[in-house]
This record gives sequence, structure tokens and C-alpha cells, in this order.
Amino acid sequence: MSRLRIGDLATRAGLSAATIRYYESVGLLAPAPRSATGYRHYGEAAVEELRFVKKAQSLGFSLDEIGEILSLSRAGKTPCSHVLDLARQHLAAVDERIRQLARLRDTLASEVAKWDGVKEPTCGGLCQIITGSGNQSVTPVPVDFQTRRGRGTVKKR
Amino acid sequence: MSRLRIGDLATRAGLSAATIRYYESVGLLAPAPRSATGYRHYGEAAVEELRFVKKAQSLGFSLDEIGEILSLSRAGKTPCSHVLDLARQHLAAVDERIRQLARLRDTLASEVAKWDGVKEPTCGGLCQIITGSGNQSVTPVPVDFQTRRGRGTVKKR
DNA sequence: CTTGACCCTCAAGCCCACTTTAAGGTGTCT
DNA sequence: AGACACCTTAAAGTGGGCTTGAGGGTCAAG
Repeated sequence: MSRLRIGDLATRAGLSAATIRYYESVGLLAPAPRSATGYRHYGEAAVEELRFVKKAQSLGFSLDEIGEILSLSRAGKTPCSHVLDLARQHLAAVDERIRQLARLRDTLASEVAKWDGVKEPTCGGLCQIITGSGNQSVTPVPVDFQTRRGRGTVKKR
Repeated sequence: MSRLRIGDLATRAGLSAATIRYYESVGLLAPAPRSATGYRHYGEAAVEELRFVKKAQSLGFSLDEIGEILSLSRAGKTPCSHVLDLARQHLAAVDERIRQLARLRDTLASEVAKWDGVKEPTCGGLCQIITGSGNQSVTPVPVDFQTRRGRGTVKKR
């Protein structure tokens, strides 16, 4: 049993067939065995792998990193200490990001509070709601706090 | 005084000449007056505008939004109540983002803690550091917490 | 008059993770 | 045999904010 075609696998794992093909094309998944007519076939293990991929993504791992973990795993090695290192790095990155956003939040909140209640806020020249804020990370990093509209994660460093 | 060429303006405002040309090309900045030989010339006001742009970016406004604010401003209107609305929206978005990241952080931290100290972490099949984590936002939003390596902010919605 | 630092305009490239499109073959039911 | 859902590939498009490159002009100092 469990001879799945790409569409079934997609349904089971919760992503699109096109995505699975894409994963294969970038080497994240091993090339699937084919039927005589060229259709890909999968077993239950593929469902597990894809769920693993999704989970890892939700933890902030890039496809590159996930691919590395997966190939270590396929090579019979236990990638766990490597994964643990990566996880620690991600944790540090997330913490840093949260700190940045918290500062941003405070700046934004204090500006909003300052002008809240003013009936007709009128600032001279360039809007003081923006210019008035303390010297936020003006130069440092771009902001990027918004929810990605498309999809896809962003790479490290 | 204050007849700046694009390179001087770039230095003063802290970005590249190419970026300034790009801003003009997308309508963020009004076309600069040109010398007989086609060189762009700027006054102090341009420095202010660019600094405003950077500040607004650092507060999470997209170039589109900034352009809108700037053109309202140039039209003699005070865009402040509009800006205030935008700022409130951004604040809400930042809060939501922080909440997401905090959940992610906790998941990551608890997994790391669980395996910390284990000399040689060995998990069967697919790494449990990843599979073991609770049902994080597996489907919801992509992660995107990392510091953008390239540049550029990401759009809304 | 040459050097070298600037300026100009397109056009294309970058990043990531996909999605979409186009043009076709397969499988199964009726 | 027709309809229709599925499969195949390769290539191009998406989003935001830039950067880079090619191919050429300008300008002040030496």
C-alpha cells in the first residue's frame, strides 16, 4: 500500500504538488522513483519527510539548512548535534530580532500616544510623527516586521 | 550655497547615489533640477527629505507609504492624521509580529534546553529536536525572523 | 592634454521560496 | 470515444528595495 502520486502526497503533507517538484529540483528531496510513464511515486516516508520540512521551516530553518539536515540524516548520521547548534543560532537571532522590534514598538507607541487625542494633528514641514521619534536604528537594519504577503522565508546573515 | 550634486547628497544623507536615482525613478522623490550638462542638483531640503525617508523606513513604512506621505506634504497638506493612522496600523502589526516571534522563541528555547547537556544527542529517524516541538504555527505564517542579508523591506498584507 | 573622480542612462541581477504558464501526455470513468 | 482529472517539463513571473554593469559624458587639477 501507500503508493502515492504527487497530488496525494501533496494533500497528505499539506502543500502543493508544484512545491514538491520544486523541492526535488533544488535537491531538498531525493528524486522520486518513477512509473513507466514518468509519474513520481512516494511512500509514507515521504509524507514524514515533508512534514519534517514544514516543521523545520516553522522553526525558522531555511531550505538550505533543512536540506543539509536531511542529507546528513539520509547518510545514516544523526544530525542532532548539528541541528542543536543551528537551533541555538536561530534562538539568538530571534532574540535579537525581538529586541529590535521591541525598540521599534516603543518608539512607535510613544509617537502615537503623543498625538493621540489631538483633533487635527498638524505638523510643520515633514511630519513630526515621524521626524520626532528618537534616534531609532535609523541606519542599522531594514525593518521587515510585516507579515510576508507572498510566502517564503528569508535567509540568514 | 548648498548646491549639491548627487554624490554629495548621498554622503550627507547616508545612502548611495544609485539609491537616490532609484528613489527618483519610482517617484518617491520629485525629479531633481538639472545642470546644462544633465547633472542633478539638490538643496538642503533634499537632505531633509532623504533623512525623513530613512527615518520613516526605520519605523516600518514602505516606500509606497512614504511616497504617499511625501506627496501629501508637497501638496501643502498636513499628512499627519493619515500618518497617525498608518503608524497605528504599523504598531498593531509590530505587536503581532512580536507575539509570533515570542512563541517561536519559546518553542526553540525549550527544545534547546531539553537537549542541552546531552553529550551526544542522538535521535531516531528524523531529528527530534525538530519533530519533538509542539505544534507551533506549522501552517500559518512563514517565519522570516532573520536579519535580511540583502536589503530591502517587505510589503504589507 | 591626460588622469581620475565624478556624472548620466538603461537594463539586468539579487535574494528566497515558491507560483504560474504553456504545451503536452496519462489514466479512468462512462 | 469523449470527457476530465491528473501527471510531465522548462521557463518565466512574484515581491521590495535596491545594486551592479555596460557604455558613455563632464570637470577640475596637474
